[in-house]
Amino acid sequence: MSMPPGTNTPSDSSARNTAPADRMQTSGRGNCRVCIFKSRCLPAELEGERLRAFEQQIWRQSRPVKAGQMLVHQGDMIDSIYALRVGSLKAFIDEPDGNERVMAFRFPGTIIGLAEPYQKQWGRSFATLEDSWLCRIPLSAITEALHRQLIHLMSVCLRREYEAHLTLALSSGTRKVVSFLLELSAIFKSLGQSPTHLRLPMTYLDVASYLGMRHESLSRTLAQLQKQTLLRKKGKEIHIDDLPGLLRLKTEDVIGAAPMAVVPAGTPDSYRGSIDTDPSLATHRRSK
Amino acid sequence: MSMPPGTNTPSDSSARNTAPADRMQTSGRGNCRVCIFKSRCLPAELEGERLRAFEQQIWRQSRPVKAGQMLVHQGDMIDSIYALRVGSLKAFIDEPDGNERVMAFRFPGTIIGLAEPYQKQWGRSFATLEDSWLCRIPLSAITEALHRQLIHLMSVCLRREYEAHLTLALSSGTRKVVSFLLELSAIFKSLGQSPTHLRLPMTYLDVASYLGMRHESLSRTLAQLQKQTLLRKKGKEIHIDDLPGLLRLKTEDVIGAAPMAVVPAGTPDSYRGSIDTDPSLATHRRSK
DNA sequence: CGCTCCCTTGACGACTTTCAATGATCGTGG
DNA sequence: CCACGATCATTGAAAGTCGTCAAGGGAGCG
Repeated sequence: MSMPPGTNTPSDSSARNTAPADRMQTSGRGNCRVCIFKSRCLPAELEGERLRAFEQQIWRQSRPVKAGQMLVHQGDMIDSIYALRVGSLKAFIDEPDGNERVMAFRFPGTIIGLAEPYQKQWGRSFATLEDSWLCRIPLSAITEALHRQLIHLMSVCLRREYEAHLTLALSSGTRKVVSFLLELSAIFKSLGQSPTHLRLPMTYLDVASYLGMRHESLSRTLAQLQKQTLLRKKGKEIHIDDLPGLLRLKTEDVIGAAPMAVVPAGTPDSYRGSIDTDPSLATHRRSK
Repeated sequence: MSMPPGTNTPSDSSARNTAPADRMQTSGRGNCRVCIFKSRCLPAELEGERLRAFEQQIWRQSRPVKAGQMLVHQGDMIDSIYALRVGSLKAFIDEPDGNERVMAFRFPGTIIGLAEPYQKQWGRSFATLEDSWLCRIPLSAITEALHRQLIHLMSVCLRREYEAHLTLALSSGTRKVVSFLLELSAIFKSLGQSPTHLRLPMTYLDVASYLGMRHESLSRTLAQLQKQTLLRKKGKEIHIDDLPGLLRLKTEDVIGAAPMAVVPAGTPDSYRGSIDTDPSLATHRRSK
């Protein structure tokens, strides 16, 4: 087993995030009907006989995966996608210099492979960060009845990527780190776990790679946040003491953004005359 | 009109990117059948009667939009998505401090709103960077027959976001800028335009916002690349002189990535015994 | 012709990376 | 059960990069 350090701290045991192995017991194997993530998964809208048929294709494909295992390799042919029920994953690619670049972290209730349907191969590698539990969903099981939900899940995934973009585009290292912590906090909260007591399943090197900074800087940043009594950390356990304070740190005086080339309204509008729909598109002007 | 400066440089007129207004003439209004982007658009797989029916819903919705117009506002209700045929857009959000953060640039042959289907409102604002031509596709026109193609387009869009993530996670400003230029170059090339003579439709402020850096730094970086004879620039016209050199700059000694917690293979594998699929998941080990 | 917005450049200061070394933790093997 | 080795985390000092503030120049539009 590879449990994180400090798991036995006596205080605050009620709201603590439970260990993967514990959480795993509560989820039936491939039984979508009783899965707490059904609404976030492909069969969300299935019922009755159709649900039963789907389950039948899936139920033997649900299984545990130990920490540190490769789920798929970048470049592998795709024959299925995955639903993460317990544990966590990292997505990463191998860069030309032989190093890795971590591109995403995934937590329970997430579908793995949303960028892949109708593509030929996996664009990124996935590896477990801790003992996990995954359902394999063969592409053949994704019938047209599931397309609507698949589209929904993909749009949610896209939006999450946009959030990540915002985090990465933040100027200072401090803000990137804070934004990351807040994101984690929100994820844990949505999973019914404590939003203030974070147990990071990934290493600081992973986080630093994800945020585009050096792990030394990450470590220093966290140390400074601790000195400011915004949080307390002990290894990979981070307790957020001042969540509003962190939010303030992230949003306060963010660096510049972009006005744009201005085309004043009221210009002789030769193009527009030819069509009569949507007569009022606002002109985009700089905010201040 | 808001044409960029320096458009009349005498040299190299053959491979030059033509002006939006010129390109616009060649594309019929809402006529998917003859649209050069049909294969990248929703009706890609439609033919015969179905294609005719789709066109009938679309053809009055195709129209020009002048530069500097807001296409949709963040928070607007969604009733349609758009296909960009000519011109360019920027996607951006308003940040708490009143500034903008540019999150993406879009070029012809792209669908706008792929993060939005089955969401209620637009997550980002879109504005034209130059005179453009757009087809409005009402959500009601997206029947189940189009779902497969929609999923494909979304997966492509997701992958492009991952590319952007890689660009943003690059350590140095130089590499971010170079990566951005190479991305632009590839886009122009895929549109049949010169991959070395780039005419940026967006301002440097937009680019800097997108890359998470200050526009002064961007300007300085470009000036330095010019001094190294990798490119020549004149305002927003950038001519790439040494494309391999830029590629080298981007990939060479990229900063660190992440090894991870190692769980050696050959550990007593209590979990695995219970299931017999996929017996060989590789263990993830650090690269060097 | 003057305004506004955009682009450029310089100098300074703050922040990050880099290089180096030490601690801490975990799994392994004795 | 303890000690060792590998990986990860932390901290310091020096060097480099980038953001900040400030000022000037240029292009387009009214």
